[in-house]
Amino acid sequence: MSTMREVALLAGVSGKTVSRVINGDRYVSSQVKGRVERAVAELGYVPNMLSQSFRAGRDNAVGVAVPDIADAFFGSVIKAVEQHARSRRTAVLVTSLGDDPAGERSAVEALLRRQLAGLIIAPVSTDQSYLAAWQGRIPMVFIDRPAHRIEADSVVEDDFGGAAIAVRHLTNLGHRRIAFVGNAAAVVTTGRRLLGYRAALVEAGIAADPELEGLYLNGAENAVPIIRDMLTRNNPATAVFSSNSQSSIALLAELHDSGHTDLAFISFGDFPMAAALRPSVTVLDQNPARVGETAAERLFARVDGSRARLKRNLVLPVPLLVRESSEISSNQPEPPTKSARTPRTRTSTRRIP
Amino acid sequence: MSTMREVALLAGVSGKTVSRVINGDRYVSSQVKGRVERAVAELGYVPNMLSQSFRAGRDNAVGVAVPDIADAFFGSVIKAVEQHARSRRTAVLVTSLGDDPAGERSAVEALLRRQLAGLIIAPVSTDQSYLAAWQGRIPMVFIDRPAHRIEADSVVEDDFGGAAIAVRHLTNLGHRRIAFVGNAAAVVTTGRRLLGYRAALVEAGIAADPELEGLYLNGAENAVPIIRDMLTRNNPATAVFSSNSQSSIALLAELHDSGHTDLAFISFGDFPMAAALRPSVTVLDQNPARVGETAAERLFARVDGSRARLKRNLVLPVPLLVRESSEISSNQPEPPTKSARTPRTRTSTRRIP
DNA sequence: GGTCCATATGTCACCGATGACAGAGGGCCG
DNA sequence: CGGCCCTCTGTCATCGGTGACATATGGACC
Repeated sequence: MSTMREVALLAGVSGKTVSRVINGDRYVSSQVKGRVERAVAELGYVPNMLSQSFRAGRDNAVGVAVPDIADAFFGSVIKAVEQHARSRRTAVLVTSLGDDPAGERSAVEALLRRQLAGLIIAPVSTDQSYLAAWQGRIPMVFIDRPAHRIEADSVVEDDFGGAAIAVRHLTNLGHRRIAFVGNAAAVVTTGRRLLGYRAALVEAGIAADPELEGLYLNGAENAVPIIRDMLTRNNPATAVFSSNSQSSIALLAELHDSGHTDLAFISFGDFPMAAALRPSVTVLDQNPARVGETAAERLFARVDGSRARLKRNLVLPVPLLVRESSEISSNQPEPPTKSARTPRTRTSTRRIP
Repeated sequence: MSTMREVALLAGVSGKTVSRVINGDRYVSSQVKGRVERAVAELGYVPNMLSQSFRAGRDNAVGVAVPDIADAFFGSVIKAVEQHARSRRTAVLVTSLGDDPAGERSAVEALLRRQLAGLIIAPVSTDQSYLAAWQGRIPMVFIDRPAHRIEADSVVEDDFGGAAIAVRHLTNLGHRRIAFVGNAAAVVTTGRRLLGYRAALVEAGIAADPELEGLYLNGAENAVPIIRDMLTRNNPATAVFSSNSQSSIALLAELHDSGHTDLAFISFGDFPMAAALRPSVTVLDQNPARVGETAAERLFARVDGSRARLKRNLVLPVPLLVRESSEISSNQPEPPTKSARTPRTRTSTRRIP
């Protein structure tokens, strides 16, 4: 591939002049400009971004590190970040952290070595102190989960508040046996949601029952035995609060399979078929695109050296989309056939708040 | 952040020697090695990958360009590629192409300028001739859709064969009014699936009916009016073949909402709730992770300069996962209540082939 | 006519790591 | 003992583009 100097040679000018033409410098005669442009076209010259970045000392790219790229939530986050980045001619590097806290550091440092302009990270470990050394040099924004053991910008959803709204909604309908199912690995978010769940129970004067708090490890398929167990006990749950959409999908498959559509159900996080299931599923509407946009905005503000005093930690509200699955009261469980047989009016959704 | 020369100064050696230590060169006395390592630790020195890449003339990174990062299919592809790449200490740059063919070129060229080691692309336009100039310099693998107007490696699913299997399955059950619904924008894949659909009809001695071929534009939500229209006509469809999972999700939401669960249904592409719906949804099991792995393997083989004569175009089979939704025969439509009321045995799935 | 400034182009060094090559010291072998 | 190879370290140039600075030309203005 051709270099700037080759173009210069062909156009009979210096390399610097070619550089000027490429970068639209004012002080180039139209004659020379024409010659250079012809040479560029003839050689199919394309500037080498690597050398530009090298000279500049920084790569015009941002890193995005998330637990799982294929997860719908993070996929949407990445998409939003990428769109914002593109408008700034900034590239996006992605990396999966997996669920192993031990792998986080090396994966993230592999990104940082590249002299990125910024980093967006949804951490999986509970210690990001290793990032302290990089903080002065490259802006970072934490998403979904805040930073641990360092101070950093973050954009998270209102896990506690959202969970509380959902559970409150259930207690208002008379439910007193409400199960919590969540992933023990995603400690931070699950933990905060669990606290919100408990708080709403306390509010309603209900004693928390450890037997109703189901935490599973690894894949969401492991939520299934938990719910089976909970339903075969005496004094079973009448409502389920699922802490993430992965587990919701697994749980609902099981519940539908076993004919347990009489259970009230709320999912933290929307998912594709939520509105199409019978009964349609009430969800807390996490808005991953909003998370991504917000994080990108904040990140680029920092990249641009905005000295504005920015609020460090943004908490996005998580509205409850009330569909059918939560409207099942505890007293008179709707017979499963009813909702399925009646071709109801189109699914209606109430939004709270 | 410190440079190699600073480390060298502190350790009292030349920069080159530091380089040797960093890269594990054999010919360094253990004494010097110790001094350098101490200096590295003291300064927290981290090699500047930008200058390494610049010097090497190539960035140890691959680009992945897909229509939509947030799409579950491409999300899984990216994840698979990223995992493969990570084992080679290679970074992954992602970019969304959207559905606008006009934007493809600039988005892809923005990646290529970065002296990537390789490119994986699911194109949205029907002319990739602009890539010809890059082909000699950087290996490329096309996924999901083959390259147009240039010769390049590709990894695609068996669109034609898969569609034919699905439709054959329906005709075997007696269906003669089978609708096709697909996205007109994803011309290539949809087109091949449409051909497979037609071929299977011909095979069964059924004349293709243009009124049953529903192509929508843009978002999958636009598939909904099409199906509504098809079902309100006289001589309506008794079965639906949905050409992608996005449209399947939209269509099933509509069908369930309007009580049309008596329609036979097959989706090209699995999706999270497919097995949980009643009736559970028969799908053609595209395997995005496999696509990603295969593409990554091929790409890195090329990156490593493998001169092995590799088959240019890989076609991955797409098995049919027969669940319930396709088993509805055309003659005696199962009453919608039955499947919903009976708490059946756990969902069984047959796999073809 | 001299000063000043805008225009237009070139020269050179530099970003940080590393390949090519040089050279010093020491051991081994014929 | 001379030649040779192995070990160890250093010097220098280089990758490609660009910032700092120099230079040259031609009005405009006093």
